[in-house]
Amino acid sequence: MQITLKDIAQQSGYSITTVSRALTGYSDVNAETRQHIQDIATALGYQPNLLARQFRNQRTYTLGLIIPAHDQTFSTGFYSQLMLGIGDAASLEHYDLLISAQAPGEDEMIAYRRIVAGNRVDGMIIARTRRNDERILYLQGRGHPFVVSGRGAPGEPSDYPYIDVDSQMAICTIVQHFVELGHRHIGLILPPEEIAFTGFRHEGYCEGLAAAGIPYRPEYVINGDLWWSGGYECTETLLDDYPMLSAIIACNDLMALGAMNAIQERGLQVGADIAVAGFDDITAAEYAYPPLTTIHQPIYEIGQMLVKLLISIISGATPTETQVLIPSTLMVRASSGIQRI
Amino acid sequence: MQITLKDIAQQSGYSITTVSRALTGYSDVNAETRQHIQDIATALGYQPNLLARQFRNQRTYTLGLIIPAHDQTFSTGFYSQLMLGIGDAASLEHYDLLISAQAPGEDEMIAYRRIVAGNRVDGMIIARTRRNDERILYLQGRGHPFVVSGRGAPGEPSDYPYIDVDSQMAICTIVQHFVELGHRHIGLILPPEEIAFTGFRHEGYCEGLAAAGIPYRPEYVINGDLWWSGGYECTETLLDDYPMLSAIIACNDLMALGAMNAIQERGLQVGADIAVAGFDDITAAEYAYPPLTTIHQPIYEIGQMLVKLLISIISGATPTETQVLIPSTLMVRASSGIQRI
DNA sequence: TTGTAAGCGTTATCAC
DNA sequence: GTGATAACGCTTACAA
Repeated sequence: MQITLKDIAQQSGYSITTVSRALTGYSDVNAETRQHIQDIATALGYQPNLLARQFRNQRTYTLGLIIPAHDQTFSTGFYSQLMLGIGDAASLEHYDLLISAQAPGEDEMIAYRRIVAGNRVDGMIIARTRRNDERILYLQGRGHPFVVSGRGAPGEPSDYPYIDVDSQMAICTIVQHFVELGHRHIGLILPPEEIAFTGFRHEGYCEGLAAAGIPYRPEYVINGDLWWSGGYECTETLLDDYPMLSAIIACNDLMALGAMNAIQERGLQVGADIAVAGFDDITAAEYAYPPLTTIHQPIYEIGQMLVKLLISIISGATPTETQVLIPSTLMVRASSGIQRI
Repeated sequence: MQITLKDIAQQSGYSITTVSRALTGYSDVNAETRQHIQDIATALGYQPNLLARQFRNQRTYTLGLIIPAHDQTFSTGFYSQLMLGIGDAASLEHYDLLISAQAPGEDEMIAYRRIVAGNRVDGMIIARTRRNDERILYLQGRGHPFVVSGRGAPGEPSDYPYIDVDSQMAICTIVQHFVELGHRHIGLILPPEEIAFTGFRHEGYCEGLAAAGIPYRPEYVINGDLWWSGGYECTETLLDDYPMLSAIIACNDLMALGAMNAIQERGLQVGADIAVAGFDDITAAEYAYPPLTTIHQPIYEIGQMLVKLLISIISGATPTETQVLIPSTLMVRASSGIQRI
């Protein structure tokens, strides 16, 4: 079934060595010999045994990505967009992707050790960084090539190659936008504190308020999980306790959609009564009713950049820019409502 | 850097063979010896070189999936849902995923040959079948384990393991639903003819009309690409030529969302003036305005089933059910409008 | 119970 | 320009 160099060697009368050299484009081989060997290889339908080749070369031309399993956010567009960018770029560079789905925790680290120390990939891509991220520490410790989508929490070193959006500035922009529309009481729904970007988004919120001279009220800020239900429940709590809130910023679109539902179930109108903004600009944001004001990140492009950066590191290059902050864009839609007063 | 069996052998004083046997749980090894060896292995942080192991065993514990690159439908939720189901199930069975993004065409087949004949995976998963699918022919020809999401077009053999939804019945159900609401002029937006399920959905449409005694009008049926713009443009064409249409069925949700926009841009109301239905039940369908009537398929579960089926085939089992048709559910939402007359 | 040795398919080193 | 040979790390007859 499997055609090997040996078969071609026998057929052609040359040695395995010469066959190998002829087929891999090595220079020191007679043109006719090469042609002859190549013809036989095509005739037999030779495909190199990549397992053998990778094993021999200790090079896999494969990038690894461990996605948080059961993480419903995967299905929301963020991960799929990122993966699409990663996949397309990897394909262009002739790399494959090795993907393992593992919920954060012990099994996740086992998967990292298995895949990394088991030599299954040339480099790893880490997404959705966490506070004090064990995965990053592990890869740094081993000196294994990796790049990161996101970065450490505020105050952490982040001394590794990453690409992130400036979410502090982004949230600050939303706050300014709401302030310009006349809002003074703005709620904030943050993700859990172990997510690395939570701190940046919190700071952006504070920064925006400060710039507008609005006092920061910690009771307007609440943590929930990054899923629709998180947004829904946090909004219930916020509106129960602080009915004076006229705007709510959620830290991703899914939470924002949950927030919109909670608002609508109270008989209030999103936009007119309470303005809502999200983060990510997933497909559903545009098609939601009302369409959701949100921060657009170029996720697909970030995926591409991650791959290029990682491959250049694997190839031993010293990329000049290894820590990139991407600007994001505020997409103003109907959930912002209109100018007040 | 890399710890091998050799290192443990030296440390422990045993041979490589014994070390190997001790660590892989082979029975014929002294309990104390095993303990001793295991202790040293943990101390050294031994991780088996999977490349070597896979090469030696010709077994990768990896499933392959080649996704149509640049296929924007990937980002709409269908593929990501499928992949999530596949990834979670694979992880439970201790399999990894090898993914390559390749646009349909020559490069795609090259990737199949490289990955399959290159021994990189134990089995392949094929999604979104096409008429006369070259990928399936290739895998059948090689006798390589694979499973398929979808199946051959009507009339094609489909003599391979697959899991598909009964989309003929599903579209028929939508037609009946619209007929019950009083519609007589129902447009249909089909995907390109090379997609295998196009025929089934077309037949379901005819079947539904026939059951209601409504004559089939081929001019009400149009093909467009499976993307938002496809739905938009087809709807423009249909409404320009046949203003008597009061309902439009699109063959996926994204096309349906495009159709809704085209309708709204004409100053018409979706639901009230023209009813719209889609297929897939992606997240955006529920959050669209108005929420979209569509066919819900259990995509995540299909992904899980595919993996279980494939692994049982790889393991040499003879699964009883290898050709599964999954029922789907009609989700009636506001885009259906209300009863007419 | 443990060790020796062969081999998976490929590439690199060194001769000729 | 070409060929023997060794080696990558692991598993598995077969021998002891």
